[in-house]
Amino acid sequence: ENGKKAKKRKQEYEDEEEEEEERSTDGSKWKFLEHKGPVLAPPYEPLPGHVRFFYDGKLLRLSAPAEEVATFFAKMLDHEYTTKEMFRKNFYKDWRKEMTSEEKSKITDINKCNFTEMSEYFKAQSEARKQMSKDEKLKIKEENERILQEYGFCVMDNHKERIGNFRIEPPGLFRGRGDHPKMGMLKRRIRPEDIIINCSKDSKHPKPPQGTRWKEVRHDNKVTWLVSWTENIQGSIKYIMLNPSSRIKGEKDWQKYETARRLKKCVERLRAQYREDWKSKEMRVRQRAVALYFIDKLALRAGNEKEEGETADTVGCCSLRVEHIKLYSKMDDQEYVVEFDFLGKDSIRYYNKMPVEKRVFKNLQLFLENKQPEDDLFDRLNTSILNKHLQELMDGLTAKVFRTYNASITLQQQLKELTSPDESIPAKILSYNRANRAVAILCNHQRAAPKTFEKSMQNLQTKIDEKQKQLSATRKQLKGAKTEHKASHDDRSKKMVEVKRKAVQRIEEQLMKLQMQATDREENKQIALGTSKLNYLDPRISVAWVKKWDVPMEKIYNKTQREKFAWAIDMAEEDYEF
DNA sequence: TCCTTGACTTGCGATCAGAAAC
DNA sequence: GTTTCTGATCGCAAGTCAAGGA
Repeated sequence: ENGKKAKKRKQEYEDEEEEEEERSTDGSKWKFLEHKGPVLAPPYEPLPGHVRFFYDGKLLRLSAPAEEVATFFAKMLDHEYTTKEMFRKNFYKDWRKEMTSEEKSKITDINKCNFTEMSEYFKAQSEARKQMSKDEKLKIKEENERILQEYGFCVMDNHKERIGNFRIEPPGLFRGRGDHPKMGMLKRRIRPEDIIINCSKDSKHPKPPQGTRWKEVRHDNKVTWLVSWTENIQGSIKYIMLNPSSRIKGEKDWQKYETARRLKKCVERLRAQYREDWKSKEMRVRQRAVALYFIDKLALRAGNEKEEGETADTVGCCSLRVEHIKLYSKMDDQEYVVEFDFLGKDSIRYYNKMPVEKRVFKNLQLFLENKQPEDDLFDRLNTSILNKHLQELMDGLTAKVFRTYNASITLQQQLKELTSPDESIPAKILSYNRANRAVAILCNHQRAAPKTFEKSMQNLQTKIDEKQKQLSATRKQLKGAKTEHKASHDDRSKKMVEVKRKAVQRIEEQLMKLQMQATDREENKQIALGTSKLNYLDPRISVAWVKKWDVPMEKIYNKTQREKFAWAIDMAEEDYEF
């Protein structure tokens, strides 16, 4: 019965797709698109006169442009960033460009600049904001809501859709991740003249602010963005696009998982293939095969080349260098161990030791021959070569599909393995989180341990201890009630026993729930679950699991997540198989 | 074939707002 | 009512990958 219903629902969903399918055949993403344009960053408000800047101990009044950039620095004064040489150097260089010639001649050493009054002023401001009355806070909230209603939605074809980021990024200082050569540089203010609007011809076009004009208004329905501008740090393009709950994002997401499911069907064939290729006469084929093995087995990212000096030095699979791996023919009781140690996306460290097959090991030794530490491990390979190869093996296959596939299949397996039918709901949720955690570990999704981790752990432990005490007290009472009932055999005492029995049971449940929470939190100290949940795990697996075990959906997905995964919640029944 | 550009996804930390504790 | 804590949301940087031009 359920299966039938699911099929019917799925069919309906697909029918609906088909109705609007015509758009995708020619690559067009929409027919009609209307929106109000972006919300620009608020103009700069000069500091009040009493907030002073000192240079070399002497008061110096800055021109508005120089002052604005100085406030960006002042706002970050408490951050470690501002102590870094590179950050200070880049900031100072860009700041000078905003100074008048007089300022330039006076200010010659950033170390003689004193931003503390500015910094104190901003701290006081944010303190004051916290202290605002309820009414004032409400007013701000209402104003935000109004802006959201006006600018936060667009009409795409026949649907009103939520826009993801409708505010233009305000000017400020660029903060890269890791050891970024451009940290501290000035991110300039984006004006209407920098902005390209994309909407349909027959829509009401967004109006630029009085006295300004857009850089361009175009009508390109081959793309999904509404607004774009070029950012000045890397020269890359930034976009305003729709919210993940939108039809256009949801469909794309669905497609992504369908591609991963197609990989599931042929992954064994591909594995056999790359194992075969380890023996190839051609170096490029061997390298490709070993790289693919890493991508499959360790869920490494593809690893595009990056322009040196433009970004932090990070790598993925294809861009691994000799210095990033170490080979041990024997380590402890294992043979042929490869040790990985490199900075990946966002300069997050990837550290792992993995025993590999002898053939892989021998290949790696070969790849390392006569190379310097800074040489590429896979010198005959790049992401473009790899992806072209993958495309030949399966339509739509690229390196990142392996991450999606391995993440989703791992979740499904782990859920099967960890969920026991008769455990309580909190225990089931712990199992779910553990399955999710296995994936996060596979994908190396880390986080800095929360600053308040130790404290919050202690708080939880205190609660557990209290609950423990409460439990033994209540147990004692139960025992007492039983004794009394044995003596008196009356109805009142019988009732009392029942009441106490229930109380014990309730407290036991509460205690267990707390203990589950503590375990979960402890295990999750340095692991970030969000990224995999949002980007790698086929939501239908979770939906099916929730339905199978009668776990409330909101224990697994919060409101935004339910919105994003609406398509899956609608589509999957408890028998869904990834 | 190489290099650049453009569009889109993925990723972390910061900040915010509401719930819980006091 | 006020303060503290926590999960949700935001902000925006940093990846992937395809296409187009040299």
